[in-house]
Amino acid sequence: MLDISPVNVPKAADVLADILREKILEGELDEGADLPNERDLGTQSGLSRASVREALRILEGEGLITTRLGRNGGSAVVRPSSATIERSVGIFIRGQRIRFEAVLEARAAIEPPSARFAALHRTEADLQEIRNSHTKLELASAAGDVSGYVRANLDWHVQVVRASHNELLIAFISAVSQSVYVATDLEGFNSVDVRNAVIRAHLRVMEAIEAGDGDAAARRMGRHVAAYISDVRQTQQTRDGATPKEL
Amino acid sequence: MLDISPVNVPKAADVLADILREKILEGELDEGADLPNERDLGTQSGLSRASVREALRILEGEGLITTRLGRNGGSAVVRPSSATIERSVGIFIRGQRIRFEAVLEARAAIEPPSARFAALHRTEADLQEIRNSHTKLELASAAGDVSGYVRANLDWHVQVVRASHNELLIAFISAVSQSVYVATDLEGFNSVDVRNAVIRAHLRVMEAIEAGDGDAAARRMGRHVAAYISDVRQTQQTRDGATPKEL
DNA sequence: ACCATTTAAATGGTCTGAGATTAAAATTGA
DNA sequence: TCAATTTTAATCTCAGACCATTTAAATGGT
Repeated sequence: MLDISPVNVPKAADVLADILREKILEGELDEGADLPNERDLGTQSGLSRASVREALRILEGEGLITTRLGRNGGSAVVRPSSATIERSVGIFIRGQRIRFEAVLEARAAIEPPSARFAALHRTEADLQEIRNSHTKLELASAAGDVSGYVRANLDWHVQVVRASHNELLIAFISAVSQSVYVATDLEGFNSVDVRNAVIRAHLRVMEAIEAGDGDAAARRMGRHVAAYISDVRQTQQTRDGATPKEL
Repeated sequence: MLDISPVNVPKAADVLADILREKILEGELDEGADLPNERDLGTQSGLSRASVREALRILEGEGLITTRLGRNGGSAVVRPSSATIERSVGIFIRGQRIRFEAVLEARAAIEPPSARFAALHRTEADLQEIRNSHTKLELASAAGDVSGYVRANLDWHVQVVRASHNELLIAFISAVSQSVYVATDLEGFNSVDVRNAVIRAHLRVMEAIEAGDGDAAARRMGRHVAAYISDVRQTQQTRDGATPKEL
């Protein structure tokens, strides 16, 4: 008796989406190129407009096309940005109920090596961006604007990773920061003492990056994020006992 | 004259998708819960079936639901897995034409701290998985099966990160490994000498993880991945000069 | 009562055709 | 020349029908 494994029945929209995705990623359709309109795609592919629309919607969800309304509208190819990664990571964190500490751990893992790359690859413009973020952070801290301080703090970390010029690390840290922000804005571990310690740590990291000293940048960033995690841990324990923190 | 900034006109499917997504992530609909069928969702929301289907398709793309055909079919809530992250990272790498070296850099950044966490958190089962992967790698290498060796090699690295029990790092390394595989399977830097060096390095890392020595695990893994990158770099230079390698 | 077979119902998948809405382009008028 | 108006090309949304697939229920034979 011939036995056959469950046959996969791909849906029309998936097939069309696969074809178009491959054409885009292959480079046959490069950035800015207009796709045919929905009706033409329908007649060309032999599918109904509804199926064509579903296929386009899939690609739009993957960040590969954008669709504009009105005359001269239609779908055009765009380069997928880190926004897609940020979205999927955010959904993953919330959907899997990832422990907040695991998010901090991931950040702590990525940032020191990123700081090393930053020290090795940073340009003058990168340094300027990092300094700008740090200035905003100092001003917000001095003004007692905790929310602004938290935002500037995260932005500083992202800017440091940006200076690494590694697009994947930038995407990862951006994705993770998003979640760190929503969880730390209202926490109590942003006292004046903590804020001043953060400022001093940032200055030391910036010195190393400016000097192009990768080892020092990684080491100092490592100590900084480790201190941050232990602050969070302490605050959580003193505040709400053993309650596990989820996002 | 009152002037108004361009008003955002959300599409019907997006609105419905937002509502359902929030219900899912909020926990109001937890895993396994069945959504109403498409017709009911249509009447409840006042939208057409086409719009409902687009909304469901969005959520399916985000990995939040699965949809089954036939009687007792319909859409059910699932926990978003790392597969969604892997897909978006893969698209990002191909679409942005990320340099292969940047992918290796990201891996090199993530693995040493992951090895540290692995040493601190690994269970007996984790160790067994890691050893299994290593055995497969040794067998494939001895048999001269380069493709199998490359696969087992990547698997070993993923298993080490799994032992860290940090879901985000696991997702990141899985996503990156995917791309490393397609690029290294046919490369020439898998000579017998390189393979034997890899085996020795793996053994040292495993010792540290087994002993629960986080510092040693991170340090040894760091040296291992650094050596790997420099192997790749050399092979590329000797083979095709300064040609930039893209995925 | 039990098992195999057939039938029917529920559900997603697809198609067709028609407006409604939007935004750019063509036209018109001063 | 330029501003207001009209036309037009495209997506968005809807309604309704039919098809395909899966499973539950009904049927019938033993």
